[in-house]
Amino acid sequence: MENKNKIEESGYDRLIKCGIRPSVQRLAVMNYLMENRIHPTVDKIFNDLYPTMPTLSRTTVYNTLKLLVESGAAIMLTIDERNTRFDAETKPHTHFMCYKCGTVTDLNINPPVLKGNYIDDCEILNSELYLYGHCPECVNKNKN
Amino acid sequence: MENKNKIEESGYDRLIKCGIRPSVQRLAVMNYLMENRIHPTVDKIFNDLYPTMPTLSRTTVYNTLKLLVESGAAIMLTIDERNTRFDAETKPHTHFMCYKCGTVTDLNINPPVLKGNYIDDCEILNSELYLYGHCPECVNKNKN
DNA sequence: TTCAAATCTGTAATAATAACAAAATAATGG
DNA sequence: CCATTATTTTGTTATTATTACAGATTTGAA
Repeated sequence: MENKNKIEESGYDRLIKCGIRPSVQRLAVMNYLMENRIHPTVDKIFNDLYPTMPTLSRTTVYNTLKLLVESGAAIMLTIDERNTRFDAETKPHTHFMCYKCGTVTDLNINPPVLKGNYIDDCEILNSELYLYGHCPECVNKNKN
Repeated sequence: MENKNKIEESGYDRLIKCGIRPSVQRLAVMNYLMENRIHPTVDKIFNDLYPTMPTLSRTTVYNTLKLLVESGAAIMLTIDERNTRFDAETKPHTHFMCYKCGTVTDLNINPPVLKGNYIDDCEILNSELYLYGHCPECVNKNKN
């Protein structure tokens, strides 16, 4: 995996490659996801973009994320029961969520790559490996 | 994996083993999950139990499922973005959801067993492998 | 049998997401 | 460059899953 916190490709290039017209709003969301590998929720994205884009609508963030996922420019994670989260890294990798602080991070462990195979006659198009537990920060916090 | 559609243990025994007092409602939900390995949503469980238990409350189903998961008598799946789903099979196994019909099934492929390990200093307590694609029924439906 | 604890129930509140229609913006053809 | 059309964005409203809560019921123990 490359740099943990940033993807070395421009948001513009990613949108074009995925056949998405690069409006200001779409670029903002795409760039946000590529520069902030924190698996943000819709609310996090909206709140972080809003100060510099005061006309931005929450609906646009929803619409844009839906478009990004459908076009393969990002993936949606259901690791968090409460909110859907989004990631600009579309290559298979493993996600972890801390039960205590709720943070979602990437883990350096390869998930099984099953896309394209048939298993029990099911055609596999996508897969996600989700791990849950305690992150280093929360593990240390409880040592006292 | 044993019989695909039923778990060979009584709901009563499972509740006792997990330290849960076996009320009528809890038994009904536990038995339903053990006899119907369909990874049902809360609504599905409620609607299926309601005819034979007309005093049952949806809130009780929510409360009971929460208790079952916390006590280790069942697991919660977040494979489906829209609804949480539940499974009485608590041993690690792989889940599949069909993009077309939404059905969730078990797959005969072993997930990586990582519980108890530390990965990147994260203490792993649980893991889920979710696969997505087209189930045999929906694959065949489109062959025409 | 009585009292306290546990459980269940129904309603009301919350919060995430989707539907929709009007306004704004961008693209196209003359 | 203007007029028309298509696309995108926006804000409001609706929907739906889930949670909070308080009163009613049931259970268990003394």
